[in-house]
Amino acid sequence: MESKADKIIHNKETCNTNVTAVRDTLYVLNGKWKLPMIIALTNGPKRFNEIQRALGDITPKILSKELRELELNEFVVRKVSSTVPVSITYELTPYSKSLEKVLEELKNWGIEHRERIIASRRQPAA
Amino acid sequence: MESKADKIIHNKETCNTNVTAVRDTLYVLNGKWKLPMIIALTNGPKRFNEIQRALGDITPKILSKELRELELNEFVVRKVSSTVPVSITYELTPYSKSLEKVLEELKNWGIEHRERIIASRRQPAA
DNA sequence: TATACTACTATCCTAAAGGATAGTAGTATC
DNA sequence: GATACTACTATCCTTTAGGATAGTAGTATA
Repeated sequence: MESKADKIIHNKETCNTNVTAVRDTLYVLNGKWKLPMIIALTNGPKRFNEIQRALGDITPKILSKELRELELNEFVVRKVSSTVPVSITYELTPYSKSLEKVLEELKNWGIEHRERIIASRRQPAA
Repeated sequence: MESKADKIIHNKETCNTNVTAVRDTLYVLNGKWKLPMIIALTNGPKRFNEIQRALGDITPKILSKELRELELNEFVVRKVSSTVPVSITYELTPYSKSLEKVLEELKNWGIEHRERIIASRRQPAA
């Protein structure tokens, strides 16, 4: 019988599993630019310089590196169209859609946290 | 009439709001230790050295710094019990519960991502 | 031929995160 | 009095992230 054990949510193993899974997620989303880039590309495909302009102050070295990492994780594909001259666009993959719920929750929490901070400045705790 | 504009999810302003909110969240959860610490404390209050042991390889300097940051963000309270000698415990606040959905989604995505990677190693893409 | 655009790469540098190691002040135990 | 525990702090060092600046190779335009 494991009916009691089943209810113990936070044994050591579960914790380790949770920590690993959360770290895995943050590992692929980490850094200053990946999420902004993904959000920027939700408008549709963009070229290298367009992304650079959209993000404002990212340098080409960093942009190039981040794009490669997003490609490796299959969030983005690099498409070369054989026009003359070639034009290269980056676009989100269907897999990037799997991040929707994560992004939604991160966004919601961020909004509520900010509101809470502003509220607590107006009326500091006793 | 803004019925059409209402459906445009990804205009520039919305993107900026999303980016800011997501960044706010990652800002308070960032680093190698905060989420593992929060998960470790879901078992109940722990003392300094207990947390250190639970996390395995965190140094006291880092643990101290991270605890201070978690306190500042009101995820953790430091409780001093006036026994002799005093014992100091750290425990999660009710506010830390607001992270539940975020943690859940981060965890779920991490698990699925890992499964996907393992599956793609078994059967590499054509 | 000069200028300018595209999509980058190369080199160097700074700042922040994190870790190793040692030390401190207090209490308690042997 | 020596050792050991608690809850840390202090100092130094390494690693990583990210940025500044310049350059490259190709194409196109004036």
